[in-house]
Amino acid sequence: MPASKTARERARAELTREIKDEARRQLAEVGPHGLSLRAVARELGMVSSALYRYFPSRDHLLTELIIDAYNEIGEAAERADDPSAEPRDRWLRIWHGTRDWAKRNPHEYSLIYGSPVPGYQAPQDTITPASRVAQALVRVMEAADLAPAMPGPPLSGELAEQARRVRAALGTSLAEADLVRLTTAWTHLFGAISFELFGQYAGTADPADAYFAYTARQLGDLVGLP
Amino acid sequence: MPASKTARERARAELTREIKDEARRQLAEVGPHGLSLRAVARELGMVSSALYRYFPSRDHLLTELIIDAYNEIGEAAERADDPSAEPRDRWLRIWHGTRDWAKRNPHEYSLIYGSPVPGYQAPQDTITPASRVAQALVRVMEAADLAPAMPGPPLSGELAEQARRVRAALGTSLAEADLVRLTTAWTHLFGAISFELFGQYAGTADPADAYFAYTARQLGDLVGLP
DNA sequence: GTCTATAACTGGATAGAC
DNA sequence: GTCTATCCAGTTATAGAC
Repeated sequence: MPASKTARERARAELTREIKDEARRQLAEVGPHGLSLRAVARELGMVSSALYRYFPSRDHLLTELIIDAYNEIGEAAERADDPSAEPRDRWLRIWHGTRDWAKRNPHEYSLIYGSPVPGYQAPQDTITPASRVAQALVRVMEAADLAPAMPGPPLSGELAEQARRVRAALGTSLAEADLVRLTTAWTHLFGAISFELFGQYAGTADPADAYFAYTARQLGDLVGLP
Repeated sequence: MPASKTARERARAELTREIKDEARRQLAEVGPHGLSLRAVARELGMVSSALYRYFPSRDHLLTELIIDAYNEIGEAAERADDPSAEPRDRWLRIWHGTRDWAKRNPHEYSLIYGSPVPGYQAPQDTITPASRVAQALVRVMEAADLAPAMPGPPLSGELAEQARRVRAALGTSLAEADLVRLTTAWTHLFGAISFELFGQYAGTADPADAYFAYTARQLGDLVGLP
């Protein structure tokens, strides 16, 4: 197989991208539940059956969009990071980079962190890209001289076991207690972004810039960043 | 006007409830976006136009379901609370009571804390019931002898201003810093429940019982409970 | 007065004939 | 591939039953 793609391969790749772009555009209008292969085809001047050469079903198209979204938000977090900076600074950069991507792409964000689409079952392929933001946070914690487990409660057996499984999956050497603290930070990062984007801060922390900056620091303290 | 309701009033109240019950059932199957007035009417043996005597539009029906859900989860939090118990215990009861309701009513939970329904604009009427869980947490903080604002970062001007507005809205006397800490706890409570229900803990903190119990304590520490 | 049913309008998705 | 008939959605106007 030659390294350079044939004309047909290039055409196929291009059309695949066009289909995904159009599907993304529609996501914004009708939501994941309303995403219709036919509508995508119509907009592209194709016939719906032609799309099935590129995506075997609507759910496969959705899965691709989900994986793309996880990768994009993960890349945004990685790009915001600066491995040569101080841990505390890196932490804040990742938090803000993640939030900025979410605010620029609210519908893609809803797709991955909003309510599950009724009738859609996410395949295993989404798990790895879904962990990229968390991995960026882990790298910062690894590089930092973490404060010893704060005055927090001790870990139950089940929790310690889960932490060990996460450690194996992420290939890190962080202590169990640190991985549980990471889970809290990770949960909070997306909890705050979701509350902001989904309108829960209306009347309280809206606009959320100041609160987000505050809580990013707060969670940095919680995980023990110096 | 007599205190006891007329037969017509009773019939109307009952039918209103039946419509909402059926709509709730359908919510579980097709999601908020797929909720159809016609389908509800069909299932009830009525004709769609008849529903307009009870709800002026599909969106009004959705709004009622949203308000009911906020009130139910708020009541669940209030019922779980025990004002005579120790603050720390009350805090945990409220966290678990809220989560238990969410696990028992995942579709109603998604309706209020999931992605916004495309094309639906929530009216102001939802804000007060939406704050009931937060108010339960506030009551515990008021009754407790809170630790002075932890080693956290200082409040920016915008944040302090928002905290004062929240204080006025909730009619509490908590300090600004405490209200910001409450915001973090409130965000985290629903962030963790959403992550659990929406499947984000798959492969990590799943099942989430141990982690939830842990993080509830953790956030109790963060707000300064004794 | 209060409700329900009929019928009709618009708009979109879909299925099948061609 | 295209065209067309059909269906289902939200909504409204109107007529008649209680």
